[in-house]
Amino acid sequence: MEQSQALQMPSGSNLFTVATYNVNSIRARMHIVIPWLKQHQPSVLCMQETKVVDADFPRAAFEEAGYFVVFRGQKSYNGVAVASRLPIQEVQYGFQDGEDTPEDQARLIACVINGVRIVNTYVPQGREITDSMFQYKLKWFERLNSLFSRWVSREPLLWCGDLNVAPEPMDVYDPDGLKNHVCFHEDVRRAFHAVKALGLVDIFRKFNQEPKQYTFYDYRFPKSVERVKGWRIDHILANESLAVRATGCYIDMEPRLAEKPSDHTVLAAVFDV
DNA sequence: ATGGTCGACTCTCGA
Repeated sequence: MEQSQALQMPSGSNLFTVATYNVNSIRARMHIVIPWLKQHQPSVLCMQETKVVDADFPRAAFEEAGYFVVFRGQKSYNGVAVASRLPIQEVQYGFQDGEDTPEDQARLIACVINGVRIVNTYVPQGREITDSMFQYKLKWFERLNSLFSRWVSREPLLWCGDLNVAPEPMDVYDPDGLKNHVCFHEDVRRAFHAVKALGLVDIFRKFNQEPKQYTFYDYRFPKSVERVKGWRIDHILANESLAVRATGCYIDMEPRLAEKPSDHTVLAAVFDV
């Protein structure tokens, strides 16, 4: 339904399509990513968990598919990348707040594409609520708050990525059983909502109010996709001035049907800019 | 059922 609306946009409108995908290793997912790009031709694809050092990132395959690409990764862990059909400007790795570690810089890329500031993040998962990594995660949302407070009212702004938080009870398969999970605990939800309250709109939820719309299904959970035991933890948020330009937002489950799928799938949004 | 499966890489960790 929404797909056909996108196709019925008045001629002359300029569509800007942005997708986000936690690839869980870019080298292990090229058989999915490159065909998906060639088929859908999004303006921008934000990727997380590339799990590769920069020297080994498969840049040429993106360029051969017609995309510029920027990336920052670490051996085995983390790593983010942005592919774009238009030139990528003002690239920033990490928060640039004087506190960046190599891990921070392999979890956040910000850039400007087509006049839109895009922040692609792989937010720390947090491990357990008693683990110091959970405090690191909460600190990350505070640093994101500082970063976005500089940009949210100045220019078209997008926040995309694996944010490792399910914002509302309807965004997890078992809100009661998962209340102490690091991606649903009240502390992380509050930290996320504080950033959102700066003036960011959850673009998927703007167009879709149905429950059981998930972007992540744990490999370890038996038959999780068939039984619809998932999480909505991958997100596209936009500031108000850009959100009013959104025409649709879709979870694309097709990448999960391929051989060796990621545990996440693709979330895509369309803007008439 | 306190499980389960991946990916990268040294055999164990992170998700």
